[in-house]
Amino acid sequence: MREMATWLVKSEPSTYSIDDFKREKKTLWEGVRNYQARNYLKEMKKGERVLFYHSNAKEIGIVGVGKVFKEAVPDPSQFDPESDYYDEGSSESTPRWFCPELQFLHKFPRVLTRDELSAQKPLREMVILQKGSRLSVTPVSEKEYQEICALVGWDDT
DNA sequence: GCCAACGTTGGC
DNA sequence: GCCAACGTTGGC
Repeated sequence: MREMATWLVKSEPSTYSIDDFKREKKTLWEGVRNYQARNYLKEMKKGERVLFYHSNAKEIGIVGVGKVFKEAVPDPSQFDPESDYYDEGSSESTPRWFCPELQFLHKFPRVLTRDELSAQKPLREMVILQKGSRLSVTPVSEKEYQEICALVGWDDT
């Protein structure tokens, strides 16, 4: 068994924000329609940490943290013709898209902005910070996670 | 609003 | 299987 992983999920706050997450406590991470991101979603294990990132926002950056509450199941929105995420090429017998359920843990007291993150040497390799990175789900290394916790004063115990 | 980067589609 | 065209993402 591999070690506990840490992940980062990206969301536009106009679609789903950290405040929505905080209010709902738990959320099914539906609507990811990219194969690499899908594979990461399927790798997520219960209890693993998930950093929450706001993209396309006034303040772009990491805004909080949650954890994997339930491992990935077939994404129900792919079967719903009314949904924006409907995929007519998928079927219940051979689902194409999967989503875990995430649980809210903590909203950071401030946004760890992209500029601030980019200025940190230990975060130089962070996937989300790479130019042109569009993946909405990415792995975060232990070193990166520790650095982020230290930056924002989040005591992960 | 612009546009570079990227993923997907579809003709061949 | 290649690759041009197209649509989308997301930082600026």
